[in-house]
Amino acid sequence: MEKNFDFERAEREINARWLERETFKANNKSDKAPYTVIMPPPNITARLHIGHAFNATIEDAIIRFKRMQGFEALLLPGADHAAIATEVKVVEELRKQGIEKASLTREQFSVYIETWYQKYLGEICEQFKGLGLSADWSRFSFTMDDNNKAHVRRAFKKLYDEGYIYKGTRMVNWCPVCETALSDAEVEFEEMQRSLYEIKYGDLVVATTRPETMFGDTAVAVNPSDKRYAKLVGSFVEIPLTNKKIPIIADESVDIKFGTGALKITPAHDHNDNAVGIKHNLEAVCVIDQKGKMCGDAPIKYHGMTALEARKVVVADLKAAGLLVSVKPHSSNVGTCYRCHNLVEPQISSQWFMKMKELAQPAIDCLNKGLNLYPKKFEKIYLNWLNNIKDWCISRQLWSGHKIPVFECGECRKRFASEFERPICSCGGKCSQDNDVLDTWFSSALWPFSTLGARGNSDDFKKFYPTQTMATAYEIIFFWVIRMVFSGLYHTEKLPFENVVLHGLVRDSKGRKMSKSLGNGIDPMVIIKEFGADVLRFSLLSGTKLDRDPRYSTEKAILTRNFINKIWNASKFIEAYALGAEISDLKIDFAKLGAADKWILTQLKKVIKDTTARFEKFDIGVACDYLERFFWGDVCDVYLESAKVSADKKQTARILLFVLNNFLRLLHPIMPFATTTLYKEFFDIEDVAFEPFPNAEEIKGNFAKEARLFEGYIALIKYLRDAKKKDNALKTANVFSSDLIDGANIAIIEKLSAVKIELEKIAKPDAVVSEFKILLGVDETKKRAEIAKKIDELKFEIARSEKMLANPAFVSKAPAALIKAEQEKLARNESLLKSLIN
RNA sequence: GCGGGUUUAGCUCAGUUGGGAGAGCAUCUGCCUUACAAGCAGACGGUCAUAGGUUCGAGCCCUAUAGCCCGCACCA
Repeated sequence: MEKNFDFERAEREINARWLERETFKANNKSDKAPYTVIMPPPNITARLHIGHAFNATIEDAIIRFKRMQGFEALLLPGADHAAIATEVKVVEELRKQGIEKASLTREQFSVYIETWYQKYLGEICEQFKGLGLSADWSRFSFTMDDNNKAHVRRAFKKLYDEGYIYKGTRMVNWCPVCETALSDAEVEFEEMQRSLYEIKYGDLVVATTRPETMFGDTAVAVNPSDKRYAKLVGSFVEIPLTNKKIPIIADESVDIKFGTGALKITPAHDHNDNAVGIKHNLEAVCVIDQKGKMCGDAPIKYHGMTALEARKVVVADLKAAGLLVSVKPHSSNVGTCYRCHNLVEPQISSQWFMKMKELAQPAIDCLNKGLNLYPKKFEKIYLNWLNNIKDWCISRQLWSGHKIPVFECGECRKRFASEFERPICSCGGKCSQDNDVLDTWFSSALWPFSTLGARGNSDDFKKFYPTQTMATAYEIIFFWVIRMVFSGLYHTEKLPFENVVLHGLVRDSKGRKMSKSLGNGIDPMVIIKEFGADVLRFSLLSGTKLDRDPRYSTEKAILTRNFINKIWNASKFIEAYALGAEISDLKIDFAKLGAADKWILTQLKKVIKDTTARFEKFDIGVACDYLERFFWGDVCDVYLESAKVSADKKQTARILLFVLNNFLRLLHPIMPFATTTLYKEFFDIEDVAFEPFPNAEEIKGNFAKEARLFEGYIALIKYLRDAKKKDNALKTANVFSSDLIDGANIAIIEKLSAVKIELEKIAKPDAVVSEFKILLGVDETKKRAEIAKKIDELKFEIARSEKMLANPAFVSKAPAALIKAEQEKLARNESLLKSLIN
């Protein structure tokens, strides 16, 4: 073996082989039970960031684990066209080149979009491959490929024909910069400091943060029980700076205590006002256009100004006219566009909607009846959203994305949805297609089955659908997870997956989100280049539970690099050891095991059980910690050292190989490259990926007693090491309790503690460790003090045990095993105490 | 306002059905002991946020309070 693990070469060679031989191509004709994980398609707006690497690592670990458990495993990769996000990026990019979107035709713009797709599709695949994913690249899917387009049209048509999709004119969230409607989920609220203006409307004073919208006012509302204004209800006031008269109305939604208690109603530009307007049959007067500029009934002088610009001028004009009563600072949450982060402007607009109430119900009903969320804490969030669901605005006024497949016949004017790209009307007339595109999440919602091809009838669909597990960051539970659930149920009549793993967001070492503006982001590719993919994978997963946001820093990568180095060096030792003992098989003679052997096998059984349990719960981070502690602490620090003085090196060599073999298989889902390299080196099997995951049941025998005895040795070793450190002259320790120690174990204790052990029949001890009385030859005073201390400890312990056992409530209620353990402990301590006092 | 999460060693975090608090890092002290100084060994370090309650027994269960985080709603 080489001096160090050459991760660069291992990754290059192994990856090349995997890709060339399509090692992880899933077989839809296989007899094995399927296990399918469809990867969340990253937006092709940029290169992958550490969050993608985290997500992909979790999924690859899951799918490798399941593959080793004997499933026909499919990890299906893909990418999302991300209509609005990509369009924002491309517009930005074009602007840098001096090209405005408005100067292009839709066709010209599509060319730029297409170029963008091709560039990033390639990059994203390369990055994923660099992570060592055991993905099936032959099934790579892109939301804008022909297959997905066909799925989208067909799904739309079904929903349209069955009345779940309709067109309506109503108030929507409008982004004046992206110039498109947004769904409720796409609005992010930010707390902002604004001003609350109090403005005279005739005899009334209204409070508003948006004075520029007053030209769109069609009423002033007061609370019906507000005595201050009761007699004014029904009368009219003039909108300031104009002579337009609007009525004073009474509406319960007005908060008496807020502002002046009088609320101006602008049905065209505010969600609440819109609702009031509909209730009172008020006209909606538009004064802000789709670019966010003043228009319509606003006085001409303001036309063309943005709303914010107009606000300043309007306020100045009000002040000049003596109509501005006061300006108070006011903080409030305002909606912003989740893509461009500009203020959202509510607008009345004609859009396509999906009727949600009925579709949502099955998604509510299936929770914990087929659908499991990990961790469970997201169940309430999931249900809360579904129970309060509103119709989904699915149309976007963009040029990139799936065009809405609704067509209108030029002859007979019939309007219909079609699953064909260019349908012809039943009357034979030529049709024109709706100009809008779909919300990018419409196609994402179909992802678990659209990726499996052929619109639901392929062999892939039959074999791999429904899928088993979907892992994604919890932040897109509304955008995506819920929509996949109800879409899957509606379109395929099956849940698209059994398990949803909602993992956290990767943060920096201080717990902050990684962001460009903070400059605290870590590029996964930089970590791979410097430390290797195994290091990135392990360090991303380790040290955190599933339901927490993981923290990442280069320090973690360094620690993991050290761990791999440790594994490599221990392997070198084992190789040399086995060679020296002329052993290459794993045929352990279970009839001839020493205490150390039984102990390490017990530890191995435990780590197999614990690791498997964590994998099954998708809690892989904790499994990483178990594996590291087992290998570094148990195997290297203890067993490897004891092996150096083993009395039966052939047997020990077999155990070392056996432990390494199991450990490599346990670790493989997390560190594919190092484990593949070592497994090939030691066991001549090319891909540990297809070896069975270890099973604790296969290690026969119960070694609990000897294992516990060995723990006593370890305690003794620790004590001697400490004693030696305090007194460097210490060379020999006399140990009583000779019936507990045989020659082979003495060698281990001597080797590990660097203290010579003499067995004594009757020791006059000066210290007691575990069950071992020892004589280190310290002076009488110190000896008496130590023993007196130990006697006190034992008396305390005994008193405690006696008290517990004398407690009838404890004896009657505590589990039997616990009582027995307590009794044994008491007996042990009593006998030890007796021997010390005599 | 409603709901959820979280609070354990200086830091990052484990702690599986309640049965004497753990790891790694950091700090300090020894070591090049022939797999590994990217290492080995040892030590130091915790009123498990606070206050009650249930229990024979609480880090774990219940109630309240506080800090931090998140979601939803309101937001004139």
